[in-house]
Amino acid sequence: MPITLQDVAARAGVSKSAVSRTFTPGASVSAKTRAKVELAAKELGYMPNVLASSLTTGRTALVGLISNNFTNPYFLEIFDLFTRALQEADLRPLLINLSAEEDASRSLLMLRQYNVDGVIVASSTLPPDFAKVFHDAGIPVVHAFGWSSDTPETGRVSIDNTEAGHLAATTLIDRGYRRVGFLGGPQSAATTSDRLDGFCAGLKSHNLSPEIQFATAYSYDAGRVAMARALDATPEVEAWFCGDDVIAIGAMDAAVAQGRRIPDDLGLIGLNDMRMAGWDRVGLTTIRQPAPQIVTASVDLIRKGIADPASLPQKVLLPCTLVERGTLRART
Amino acid sequence: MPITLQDVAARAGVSKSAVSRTFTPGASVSAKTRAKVELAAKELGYMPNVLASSLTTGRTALVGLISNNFTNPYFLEIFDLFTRALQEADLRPLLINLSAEEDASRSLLMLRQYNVDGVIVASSTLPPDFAKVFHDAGIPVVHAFGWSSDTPETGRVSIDNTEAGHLAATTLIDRGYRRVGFLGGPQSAATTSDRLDGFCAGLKSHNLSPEIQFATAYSYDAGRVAMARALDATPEVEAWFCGDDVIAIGAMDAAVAQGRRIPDDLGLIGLNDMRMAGWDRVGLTTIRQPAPQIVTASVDLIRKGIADPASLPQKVLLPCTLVERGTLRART
DNA sequence: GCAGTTTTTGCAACCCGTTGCAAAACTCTG
DNA sequence: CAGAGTTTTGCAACGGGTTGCAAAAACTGC
Repeated sequence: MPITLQDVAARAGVSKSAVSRTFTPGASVSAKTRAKVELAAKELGYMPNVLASSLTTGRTALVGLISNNFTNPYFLEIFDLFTRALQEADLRPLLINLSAEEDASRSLLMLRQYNVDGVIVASSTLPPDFAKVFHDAGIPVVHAFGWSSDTPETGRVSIDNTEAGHLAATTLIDRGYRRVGFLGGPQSAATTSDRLDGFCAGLKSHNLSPEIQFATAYSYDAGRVAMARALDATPEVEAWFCGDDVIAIGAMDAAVAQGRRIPDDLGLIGLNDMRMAGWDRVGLTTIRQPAPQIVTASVDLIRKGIADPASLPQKVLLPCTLVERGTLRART
Repeated sequence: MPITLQDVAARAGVSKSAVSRTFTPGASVSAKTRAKVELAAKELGYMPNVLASSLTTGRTALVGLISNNFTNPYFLEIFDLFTRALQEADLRPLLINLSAEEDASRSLLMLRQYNVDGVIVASSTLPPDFAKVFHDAGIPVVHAFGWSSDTPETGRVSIDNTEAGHLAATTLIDRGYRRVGFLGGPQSAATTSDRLDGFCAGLKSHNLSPEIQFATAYSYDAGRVAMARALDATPEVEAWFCGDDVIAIGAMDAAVAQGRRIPDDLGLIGLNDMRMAGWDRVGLTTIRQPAPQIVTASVDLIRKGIADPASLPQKVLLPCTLVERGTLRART
């Protein structure tokens, strides 16, 4: 039923090769035959079959987009950016949801079966083995928004998390907070420990050190229970640096539920600056990740990695900035 | 480099066909050869190339997942459900973001080039032509969560929007509201007009009729500006039925910004029951769509459609329920 | 142990393109 | 206009599988 190369060739009165070449950028075809072919193709509504061509070219233009952050609204923004950037680069995202742990390996196998040209991992909480599987198969991998720990030689794009932690520390100190806490995301993520390191370093120069807590996931609920626990354990802490906005919002609600007023009784600063952080009823002071730039850089890296696998082991760190809203008290 | 059928056949001392058959469910292979092949395959780490086989079978197990709702946090939940359900059904989602209008046709063409087995449209605001393109190409299409208007013969799964509107109306009346409004999503969506119809019908039996406003998108901002406008235009309205939770939250903030207290001065009821609606600082009374069921039914329908295209023109309507929180005044 | 069935197997053609190679068709010179 | 150089073209093989068909092997029952 569908029109093939053959059909077009027959109609245009040329060989299959001629048709193939007209649709291959940079191939040698005379203007005359090209015109004939294009006419015939248009008349027939021909459209080359990417999958068939992938057999010989080894390229599918498919990119695996792996994540397990489906409870963090920030990631809808991320998916929005990624899908657009990939489309822009003529790559197609094959979305893999690794939230359900069990079928992880199955999904990864699957990606290999589809001959994806590359893989983008958009999550800081996925085990490094994932990246390894692809890396070993010669498929370029880019980690965006953080990675697990010492992942193998992949591309990596994120903010400078140490710096982000440092910025949080100086901001809190600047606001006169002295007893402060760190409420991180899942402990396994390298992002979390980098942020903590920077945070501690920033405090240390003032001879301070933070209370430390971790949420079990990047979600409202996880933030809420973690903060409830933290408020019981260390009620004297005056301000918390939360490793993620959605965790911060959960934390904020936990505090309010215990009768604390924000920012009067308790300060909070998040990280990401998801759109929701700017909603009236949230108004979260936070540290902004330049998501569009991170995404652009990631797609760039994956493109380069596809073109030349040797180019890949590369790291891009981008700066982050403070966004002031209403969850820290004013400078005194 | 990668292991092929050939390699396995050679190692197992059988023909290519034998190997192919071992990996084809329902093909005729003796237990003995199967064992030999499986052993060889395991030793070599063989994995069939789906793309190559798709050439002859015409099946790719790829499903286009089309949406343009990347500003509505509800859709992160939807994507979560869809990716999992599709993975469960051994189908792979090729995610298409149609937010940027310009490249719509390009993306659709692309999906056809990839020989997707089916297409799921998860949006109520996409023009019907989209579905038509695939339908004409013989690719099964399922609309989930609403459709544009009289789309061609596709599968359709959603709540009964008329009933939802009706439920909103009776709920508001039950709470003693008499001057009520409808703040719908984009006017073009059939879901919006169905909800409005049901809403009006419900009011009519009490001789009431609503003020009517539309937001330009399913987003916080759109809800906020629409409600700001509405409050100026018709300040006397006591309660609004919003066509979507995120619109409702935007609306709520607009009202609060004008000094209205909720629910004392103004009632609001949303639709969807996204997770966020249950957050402390939101606490939105809303009508729940059974998202998991809608997704399950959609995937089911697409599977049937793939197996037998004739089965498709089908409609599944699911019931919705009221979820009470804090944005409507108590029954008087 | 033999004829008749049923199951298993391999061959070869096919799916839809791409590409190396050599022949054919052009261009350009002198 | 012959000869050299350049471009364009078609042939045929190939990529990694699937599948119809006929031959081979394995069962049946007597």
